[in-house]
Amino acid sequence: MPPRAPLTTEAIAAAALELGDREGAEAMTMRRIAAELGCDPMALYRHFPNRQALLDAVADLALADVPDPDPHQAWEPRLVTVLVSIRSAALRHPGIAAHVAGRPPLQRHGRRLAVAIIGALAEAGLPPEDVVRAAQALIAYLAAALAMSVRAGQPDARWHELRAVISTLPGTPPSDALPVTGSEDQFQYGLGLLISGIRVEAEHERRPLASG
Amino acid sequence: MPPRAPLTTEAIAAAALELGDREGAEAMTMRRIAAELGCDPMALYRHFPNRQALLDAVADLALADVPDPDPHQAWEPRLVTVLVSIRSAALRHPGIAAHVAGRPPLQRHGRRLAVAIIGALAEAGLPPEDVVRAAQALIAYLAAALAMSVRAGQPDARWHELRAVISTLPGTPPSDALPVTGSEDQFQYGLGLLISGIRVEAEHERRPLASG
DNA sequence: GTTGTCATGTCTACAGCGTAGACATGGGGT
DNA sequence: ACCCCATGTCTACGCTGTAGACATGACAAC
Repeated sequence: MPPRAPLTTEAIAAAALELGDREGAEAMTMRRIAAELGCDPMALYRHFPNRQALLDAVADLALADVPDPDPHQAWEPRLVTVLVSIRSAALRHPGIAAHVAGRPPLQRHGRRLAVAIIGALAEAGLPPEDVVRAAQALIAYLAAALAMSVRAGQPDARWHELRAVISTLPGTPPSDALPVTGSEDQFQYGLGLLISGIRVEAEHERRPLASG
Repeated sequence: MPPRAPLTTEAIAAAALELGDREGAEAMTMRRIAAELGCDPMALYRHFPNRQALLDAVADLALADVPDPDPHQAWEPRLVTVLVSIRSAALRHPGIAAHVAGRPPLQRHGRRLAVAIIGALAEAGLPPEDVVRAAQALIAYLAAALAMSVRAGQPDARWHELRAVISTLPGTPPSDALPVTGSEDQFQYGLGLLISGIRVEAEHERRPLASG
């Protein structure tokens, strides 16, 4: 008795994504995914070389509904839009968010969004090699902030201890008054620092003789 | 026949660290660590509640030889020194680096270094809540950059594909000419962006009335 | 119609994992 | 002499990813 649909890569990824959303990241084992689809675990290996590849596909799928940013926007709000959207999309699928964070999915959608980021940086006026550096810095920051957000809600969270550490220092308010680890506010602050740094860098680049 | 030494937490962590350095992260299983020490796997559970806790101890141990920065330095070079040193120390122990990246070790040494970072940010002139935000941004960036560096050398690296994506865009040099993913140069560039952003932020803070 | 090829799904099995729970042992306090 | 408790050992359970052999059914060539 074969499963109803003939088991495509997309159907597998979708089922795994739904399972991960519903029961958490650690539920996405080959056996549980197969059970979800009503097929044998080994059937999955006809469509993916291994589990890692399957999760890559799931991660990319999670980014499917992040739209390309409006190209008429200035580069700064465009960067903010893309990165915030990616973060939101990943957090909408907590099961796979950690995987997105640890291993940037550069298939269809990941690639598309990477291109958008790079385009914005190029438009900011950075030279190509700095575009690469800045893009990797942004993606690294996004990945880690995502990891922070995912784990902040979990019992094994270490990140929130950072707040506790901070509040023990002289002159700081109690932990309750500090910004929440992994919050959107927190994310945007760090993103703002990076973009501000990029702006400074781009200005230096644009007037290399005038200023110095 | 008990093992020679009576098996302390430090000895276990040291043995696990050495094993990880020698044979990679995935070699640090409870069974292999126990074999390294010549004891039963279950003996480890007399000293750590679970594997996660053991790895936390290993990660903290890996940071043991990062010195506190010179407090007479200005805050900017001090931040650079601390973060670059942490990155170097973690990379010196590739077995545990990924764990350091994914879960900031806030035991003895991790805590000490977090305090150093926070102190530098406070000295920069940020208000307490922004010190928290900036510290978390820096640590997030460090964690992700570390993860990038660790994986850049591995066959499953996705990060280096980013360069390939970039080089397909019009107007960019070929991939070979771009900065290396996970390199120290790459790390310091992103760190520079963040610090530059922090400086801008601190200046705004310092002259809230003068500059409008 | 027959045959061979190929993609797809199934079955069994293996080596490895983290760790629960019962048991052994030996030293220290009463 | 007694008990207790910390430490280490042993066995066993349920779980994992996946290798390799086998079944089945579609389709092309003759």
